[in-house]
Amino acid sequence: MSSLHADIVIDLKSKISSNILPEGQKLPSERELALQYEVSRNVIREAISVLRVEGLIMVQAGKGAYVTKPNPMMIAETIERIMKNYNTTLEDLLEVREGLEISIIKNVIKRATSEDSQILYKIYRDMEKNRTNVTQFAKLDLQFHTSLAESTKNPLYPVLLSSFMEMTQHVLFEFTRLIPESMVQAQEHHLALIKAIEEGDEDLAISTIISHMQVLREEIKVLKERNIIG
Amino acid sequence: MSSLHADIVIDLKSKISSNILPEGQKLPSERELALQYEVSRNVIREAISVLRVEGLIMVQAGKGAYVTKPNPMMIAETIERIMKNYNTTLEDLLEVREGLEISIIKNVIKRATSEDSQILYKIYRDMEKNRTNVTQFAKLDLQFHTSLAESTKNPLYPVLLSSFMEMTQHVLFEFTRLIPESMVQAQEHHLALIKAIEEGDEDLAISTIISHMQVLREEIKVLKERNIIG
DNA sequence: TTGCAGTAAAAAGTATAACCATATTTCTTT
DNA sequence: AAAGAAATATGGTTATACTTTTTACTGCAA
Repeated sequence: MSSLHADIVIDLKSKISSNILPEGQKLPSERELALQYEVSRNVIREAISVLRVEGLIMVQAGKGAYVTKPNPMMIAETIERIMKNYNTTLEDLLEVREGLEISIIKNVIKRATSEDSQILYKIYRDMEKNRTNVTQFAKLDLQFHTSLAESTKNPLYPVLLSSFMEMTQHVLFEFTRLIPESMVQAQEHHLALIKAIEEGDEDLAISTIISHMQVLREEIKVLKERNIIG
Repeated sequence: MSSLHADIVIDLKSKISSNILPEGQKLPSERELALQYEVSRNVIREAISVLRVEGLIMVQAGKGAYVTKPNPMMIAETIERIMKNYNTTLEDLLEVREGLEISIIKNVIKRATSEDSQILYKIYRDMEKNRTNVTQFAKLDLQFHTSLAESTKNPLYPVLLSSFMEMTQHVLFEFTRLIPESMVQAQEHHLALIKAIEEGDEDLAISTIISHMQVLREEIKVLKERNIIG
């Protein structure tokens, strides 16, 4: 026994995934949909509410509802919700990220092109220029690792990695603000990574990323000791 | 400018995570909540609708809404939604799973106890008994890998791995139904894995899991060639 | 006392209608 | 032609009534 709004959600989803309602397309108004499906506007509103939470549509008051690409960050939100109920620590999260990064590096070495290297070098240089701007530095760090993930040519890696990083971005931010010198070591790691990848030296690249994660682990420890993060 | 139901969602979420509304607790009725928050029932319904989609509560018509643990499978659903929009293939998914499995094995070898081994052996034996029941075999395979993930003592691993496996379960199921002999090799891998872990032989365990994934990769290829899966 | 049927109460699900706030469009005025 | 004002469309909210499902109670019969 399914409810009316659930049926409508299913129908709209199928219309979205079959491109009858392509990305960017405006949905009919709530009143219009109510007529089409022969239900009350209430039911339509609940269906739209569900689709919005799932990130499939975006609603603007006074304008309408539009089909959107679901944002990768929804994964981070979902994982965070679940983590709360499974006694998960930041260290657990970082452990999984480390595995992910290693897996990424292996595949980057298999598939990266010289253009990928150029992109990484560019981000590296941008970070050099931003050693005084903590916010910008953290942002570029996310970009660096995401670009690395993109070099695998497996679209799942950037999606997952950015989600994981999102959950620990405040650590990087707080620590860099506390000890700006930490940026130097991070940059050394980044440069070593690019070079190791260019040379196809998997072992070196992996040991570098492990060191990089180890630093983050210590940063978490320090911030916890000083009660800056929970 | 936030809407009313969004505010209520935030408030209810905080009450859930702070255990003012513990798991299993029945929420006040919609009318009751409408009175408490001084809004209409519609607004409450939309808020409840959101919480339900996020897996924080469960609603039963005629009974009420109850606080529930968010189910790990929500991650699979979220990832699946996003995959659809990023041209992700089953092979991409499997590649990420392989990295996850390797990461799991490394940590299992660090932390597994003899009880963990016993559990794995038990599932292995159950699978031996179920060589004729494809459904049961697939179910136990999921259990085996999830138990392996649990042996890491990092709660994130079983959550993520079961999500990933969930998305490829139909592959295992269809292929085993097509070629039941494939169960023999899978079991060989499982046994080899347990033994390698017991002996702390990381390299052997990892190469075994890679072979295990390689088989799955070939199964996907065959099923795609025969148009059994997309 | 036990067991069952019927009924009433409670709660979620659905339907209408009306009103508000905002964004877009159209039309008038300059 | 540009600026401004009015009309229109849309989502957000409120209120009320009716429906369906579940649960609890009550009273009768074995």
